[in-house]
Parts: sequence; structure tokens; C-alpha cells
Amino acid sequence: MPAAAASTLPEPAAPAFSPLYQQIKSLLVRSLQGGEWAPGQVIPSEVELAARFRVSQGTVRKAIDELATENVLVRRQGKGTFVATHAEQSTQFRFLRLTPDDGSAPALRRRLLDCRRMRAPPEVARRLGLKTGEAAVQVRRLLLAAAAGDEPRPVVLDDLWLPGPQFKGLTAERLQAWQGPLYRLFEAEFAVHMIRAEEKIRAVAAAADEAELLAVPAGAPLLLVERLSYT
Amino acid sequence: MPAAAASTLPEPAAPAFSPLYQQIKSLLVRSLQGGEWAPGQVIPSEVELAARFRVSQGTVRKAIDELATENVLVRRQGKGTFVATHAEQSTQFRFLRLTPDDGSAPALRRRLLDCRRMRAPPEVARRLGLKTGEAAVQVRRLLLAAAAGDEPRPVVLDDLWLPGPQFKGLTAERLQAWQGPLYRLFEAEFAVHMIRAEEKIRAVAAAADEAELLAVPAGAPLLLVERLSYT
DNA sequence: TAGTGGTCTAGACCACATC
DNA sequence: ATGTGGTCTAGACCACTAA
Repeated sequence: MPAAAASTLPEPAAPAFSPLYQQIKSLLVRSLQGGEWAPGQVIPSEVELAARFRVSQGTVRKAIDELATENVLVRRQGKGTFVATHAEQSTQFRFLRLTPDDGSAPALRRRLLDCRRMRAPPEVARRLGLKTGEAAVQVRRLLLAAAAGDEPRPVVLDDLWLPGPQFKGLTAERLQAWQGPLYRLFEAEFAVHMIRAEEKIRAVAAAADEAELLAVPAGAPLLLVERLSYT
Repeated sequence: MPAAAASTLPEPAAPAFSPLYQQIKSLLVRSLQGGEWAPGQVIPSEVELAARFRVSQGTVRKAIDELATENVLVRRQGKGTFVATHAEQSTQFRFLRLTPDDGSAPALRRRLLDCRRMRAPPEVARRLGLKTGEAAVQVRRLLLAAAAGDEPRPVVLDDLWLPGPQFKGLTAERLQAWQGPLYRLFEAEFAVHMIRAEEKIRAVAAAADEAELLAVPAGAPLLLVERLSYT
């Protein structure tokens, strides 16, 4: 079939021109987000997907290729293509990889400290594109790393600000009960899908309250990671 | 030509089986390292390369694809494929982007502090793959940022360790006289081409000597960027 | 043996840049 | 008009995995 066949296909709600394989990629992502294929599970074979979408195997392959290089999917020769599971693991730092000095990979535990609804401070309002005085939700969490045999040690203080209007029903109880990654909750309950994030890194001295929570002396050097996520 | 043609081709010093496109990729990298195509210049078209290597355009394309996703090459539709040059701009922090808090882009100046040849300390020897006691070159530089109208302020202390054997003629005088990016000097004089780098980031408190050089109080929080470059 | 992804080829047309 | 990379297809064979 000639390449021109692309224009004879129905284009499923594609706003503008985009390569077929990009459209396929979007459809795959949508299925992944929709939970059609669970993490760790196989997705249909390339030929199956090609048949489903009415494109050639090569086009499906290119879409899968990109998702594989993005570590969203994992290919295993002879077995199939699987939904990546390590991306789910480290909810935190999906974009910045966090490793202990010795290179080991301890188990991370989360502890919810706080979840309050309040008027957004000016700085936060600006970053989130809220009007000053509009509601925002502040979530504070502590991440504890437990090396083998050691007791958990606090390593990350997570300060999260969410735009109030889009997170109406979010309460401490809801958060407390949720076990999986936060962004999964956001997707499931609030239809909020994170697409992209910018991170800035600074070195700061620990403030008194931060020092106490992290069990370090006040003034100890800390990494401040400022992450702004877009939906 | 069927796929089996791959086995009829001469395999140029390939130690073991590897996909044709990977071999092509290696050849391209070798040409890049050898300086056959200079940064910013066009490389031959896909069809030309396909003819040169006796493979199909698609195979060359896949090799170039990977080099493009690695930011070694840049494709420009209708014009050709170019050797990436974005490395030239910001000598410093090719992999980590460094920006002032206010987002402006001040001019960076370099000041050479030190250039000594010495026995590599154990830690450095390990990282550089040297035998303990083998020679290493330590280069220390200060980067000063001059915002418009302000006097230059030291912002980065650059501590550089080089394997001695590969940098025989490197002296403080040679460094002092050199104006361009360091890696340019390395390429021109020592045939050393940086391909890849790993960076780790920590927050540390300023030691006494570092604090003095950077004009901050001792113990002030600093970002420690540990970069290991591969050739 | 059958099915999967992995590689390779060949040829078509499109979009862009240049002359 | 020509040449470049960009997309898409179709079909071949290979390597791995599992029943």
C-alpha cells in the first residue's frame, strides 16, 4: 500500500497534521493511562496492534520504539512488549534520579505530614497561574530510605502545592489511604495527567523546621529541588 | 536485496556479531572523532552514506537516528544532517544548565588558578582508571559571572583532573594562553574527544579554602557537581 | 513448531530548502 | 527543478522463547 494511504484513513480526533506513528503513539499512551494494559503486563503484539489501527507493522514499531526509548515500554525479544514498571517504582524523581552516595537502592517509604487547603501565597499563585488569594492545596510528605538492616532515615522533605480548583475533593484522609504513586491518584480521581516537568536545583542551608524533620543539624547543606509540573 | 546480504558484507574489524546499523553507527562515530566532519558542518546525505557503506538508506537512517537522539547529530529537513554544535556555546555545563536565580544570562569569565602535575590521589586514580601513583594533572579554575553593571562575582570553582599520560604537554602557560573552550584545546592538542559524561549532584558546606575563593562564608551551602567525562 | 520482536531492504510519496 | 530528510509500507529472514 502506498504511503498516500495515510490520508485515506480516518483521523481520530487529531487536531492537526501529525505523523501516523505519532498518532499511534498517542493512542498507545491513552490505553496505558486508561489502564487497558497494567504495568508489568504484555501489550498486544506489533502485528495485532497494526491490524487494530489499520497501519503497517513498521509504523506501530516506530511508535513503540519511541515509547521504549522513553522507558515507558520494555521490549523482550521472543516474548513481547511489556509495560515498564520501574517508572512506577520511583514515583518521586521521575525526572531527577536520586541515588545514595554508595550507589545502593534502598526502599523508599512515604509519610504524610500535612495536607491543608489555604489561600495560595503570592509566589505559589504565580507559578501555578492562580489569582492571588485563590485556593491552593499544600501537601507535605517525608520520604524515608531504609537501607538493608538499618532503620529508616528521612532523606527527602516533599513540599507539594496544587491548584485548589482542580483538586476539590483532596483530603488528608484520601491521601493517607492511597498507597500507589501520587500521580496515579491524580489521574484516577482528578483527571490530571502530568506531561512534562521543569526542575531547578539549588543548595540551601536547612531551616529550623526542615532540619528537625530531616534529623540533621540546622544549617546543614541540603539540595533544594524545585519542580514545576505541567498537565 | 534480502536481509541475508548482511552476511556477505566484509565486517570491518567487528569483534562479534552486531547489527549492521550499529556497525554503521560506530563508523560514523569514528569519522566524527577523526575530524572528517567538523562540528556545525553537514555530513554526507543518507543516500551517499548508504552507497559508501554498501547498505540501504534505511540502515544508515537508523544509525543516524540513534546519533540524533543522543544529540551527536542534528537533522534539518531539506538541508541535511549536521554535527551537533550546541556543545560549543556553553563550554561549562554541557550537560547541566546553570542559570542565576533571576533567570538572566550573565557573561561568564574564567580565571586559571592552578595547573599541576602530580601523582593521582587514590580516588581520582580509580575514577580515571589509572594505576595508583600514576601521574595526573589537576586544573583549578574559577568562573566569574558579571551581571550587567556589576563587578564580577565568583560563582563556580572548577576542579579538573586529567589522566597524565594522555596530557603530556599540558602546562599552566598553555592553558593561560588558550581562549576557547577547554575541550577544544583537548581535541586540537591531545586528540581527546569527549563523548559522554555522567554528573552527580550533592549539596555540601563550603570548606575554608573553597569559601575564600568563592567569597562566601565558610559552611555556606554549595552545589557540588561531580562530572565524569568519557572519551 | 509457532509466535514474538529484531534487522534489513526497497521503493513510494511528502515537506522543506535551495537554486 | 533538484536534493534533502521525514514518513509509510511490504515483505524477507534472523534470534529468541515457549509449548
